[in-house]
Amino acid sequence: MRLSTKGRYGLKAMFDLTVNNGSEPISLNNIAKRQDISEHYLEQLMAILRKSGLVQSVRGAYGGYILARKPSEITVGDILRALEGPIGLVDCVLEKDAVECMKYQDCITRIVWEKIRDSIIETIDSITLQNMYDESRKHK
Amino acid sequence: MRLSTKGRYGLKAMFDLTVNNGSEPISLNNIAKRQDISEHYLEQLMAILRKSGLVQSVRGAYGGYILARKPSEITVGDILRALEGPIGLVDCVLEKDAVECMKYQDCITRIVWEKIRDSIIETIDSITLQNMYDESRKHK
DNA sequence: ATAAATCCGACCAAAATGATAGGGATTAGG
DNA sequence: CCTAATCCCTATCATTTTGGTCGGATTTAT
Repeated sequence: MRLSTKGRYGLKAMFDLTVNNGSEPISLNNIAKRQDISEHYLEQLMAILRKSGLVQSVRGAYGGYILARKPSEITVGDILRALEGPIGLVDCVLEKDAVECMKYQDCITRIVWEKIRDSIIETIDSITLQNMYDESRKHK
Repeated sequence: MRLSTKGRYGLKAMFDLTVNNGSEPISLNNIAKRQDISEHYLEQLMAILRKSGLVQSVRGAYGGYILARKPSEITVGDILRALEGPIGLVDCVLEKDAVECMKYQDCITRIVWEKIRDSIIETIDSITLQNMYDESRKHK
């Protein structure tokens, strides 16, 4: 029941963009170094985040990435859905594109997976990048 | 963010033992057929559940498995922990044996993983096999 | 023009997953 | 005692996923 590094690195990178949020775009190289992630691998994750509309890229010299929306309008759920796909612990109980199995109707274990999924969703959709930023200021 | 089949099959098998709970032990073969799981593979999962003290085995002809405790005293959390290991989405935020990373102290994303983990734990520890059984009766 | 960046597609090694195989040990019933 | 049923154990393995790496094309500030 582990997240892949996509979700882990992705949240780190998005939080990095939040902390260093300004007029200038932030380069991959900078994020990768600060967060200790392989630059080339992070590149692939940023491509996904860009296609999902969570970041915008600026090409060319002195380019980089910036958040596509205000930190208060991007949730942890947005990021995890983009990188990890629909939320859920089993394929027959996802938010979307769930693969119904044969015994779908009578399956009691399904109800358990639904409850777990819903508790995860409630949590990740209630935390924004802004919330995380505020939290980090408190800790200083 | 998917569970392996260990957890999925394991819960199915444990629920099967609950429904067919009686004086007689239930054979692997029966569980496997009813739940549509490879018998040999299920055998490995039952070995784990047995070593975790969740089921008892009866060897020899007409042997099989029975729940080690009352269904009301076995939670979904017990089963998932046995089969999937300590609960948590990332290695640095597990219930136990967490692997602290270098930047552990300042890591803000960690707080997010903790909240998700705790919401999962709260859910899985609040559902017993008896709860599931009661639910299944209602659906009939 | 040049250097700093993103963009893109292909490839790849290691680990995890979901089994399968084969035999040994135990026990109920005839 | 014999046999069939059943759990127990270790080893092996094919496939998929993961977590990258590589090399070059494209874009743009200076």
